[in-house]
Amino acid sequence: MRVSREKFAANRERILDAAAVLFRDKGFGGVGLADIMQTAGLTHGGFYGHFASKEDLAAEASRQALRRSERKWRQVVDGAPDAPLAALVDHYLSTTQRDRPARGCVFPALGAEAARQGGAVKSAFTEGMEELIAILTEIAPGRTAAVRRKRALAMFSTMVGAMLLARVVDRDTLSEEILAAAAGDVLA
Amino acid sequence: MRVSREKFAANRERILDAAAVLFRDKGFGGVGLADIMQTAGLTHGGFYGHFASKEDLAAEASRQALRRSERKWRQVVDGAPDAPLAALVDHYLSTTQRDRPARGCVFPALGAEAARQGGAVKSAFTEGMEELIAILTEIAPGRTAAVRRKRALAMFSTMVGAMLLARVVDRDTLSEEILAAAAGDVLA
DNA sequence: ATTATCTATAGATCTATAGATAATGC
DNA sequence: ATTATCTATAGATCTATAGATAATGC
Repeated sequence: MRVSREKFAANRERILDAAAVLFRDKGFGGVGLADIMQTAGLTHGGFYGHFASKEDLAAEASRQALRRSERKWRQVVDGAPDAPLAALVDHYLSTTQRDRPARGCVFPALGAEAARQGGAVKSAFTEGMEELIAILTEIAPGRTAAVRRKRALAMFSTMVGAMLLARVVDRDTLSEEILAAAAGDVLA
Repeated sequence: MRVSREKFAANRERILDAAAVLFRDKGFGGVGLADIMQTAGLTHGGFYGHFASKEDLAAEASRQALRRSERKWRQVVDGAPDAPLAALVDHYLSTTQRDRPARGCVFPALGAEAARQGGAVKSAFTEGMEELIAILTEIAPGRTAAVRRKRALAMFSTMVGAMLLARVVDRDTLSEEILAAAAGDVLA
């Protein structure tokens, strides 16, 4: 059944969105293409009209999620001109983010698995990370750009690690303790 | 072919060791039981004489890897009485660790996937983390135990996040920049 | 503990077709 | 407006793999 050019492009976006959500929720290996296509409102068979392989989709969906994160970060930073770093850290290290990985940052959710994927996925993560680091470098404390970038890399490491740990731990008080300690450390 | 009690126990250890290595290398979902059993020098079918399910193995192998990490940490810390924190951070945030995930810390390698597993796996990670945090709390700077623990949680977040990011990035200079920035930050 | 087997699932491929797009004709 | 062509999708199917179970043997 053929669909219009516009519908085709819209379908591709729906597949990407469904994949970006499901991958973050269950991991790249934890979801099947049939699941993703069904979530997108299509059938399994149509997949290969849009993407060459599951790994191809993984790379594109990662790019999509990273673009969204970057946009969100800019929005949060621009919304708090007097304390952009505090706003961003509070946003990132919140229990809301912790409890909704499907909508959150790909690094704590998929970073380890991405490191085991092929070049296209790793490249998407690398480029996406540089964009986020660029934003952090702008708002990090420090006199020189080099100092701020170094600080940005350390801060991002702390944020990603804290979110990962806050999610794996099975005791809520400990989980919140991690988020608070990390936020306090980054903003110190 | 029946084996002695000692051989049975030794086989179990071999399965655990193989699993601990392969899981960290390829993820829980990325390895099959047949692979693990073959690496342990046994056949697929024998698996269920030792463990109730793959998830059961995942929990036990995680505990095993965490015990090993704890022992290694104590060893590194005890080996540098004058600068235990620097020794531990240098050990953890090294390119050697980065390039050998199969032998390294389970948190950057399996944390995200562990967060999606059942209770036994999450519990293993939680208890293992508390042990590592206890060590870090001993050697963290700070006057009170509460301050040191908070510092320990933030430091561990930074270390875990940095290792994850250093592994996913596909440019070596950036990867080492991350490790250096994180180490500098933790030891500052 | 080995070997064989079962069952389910997943990525990928194939075929037919609905329906959009392009070419043709009035 | 008609006709021809093209193609995205549905649905079926293929092949490989994986977790799990059963039968066998020492």
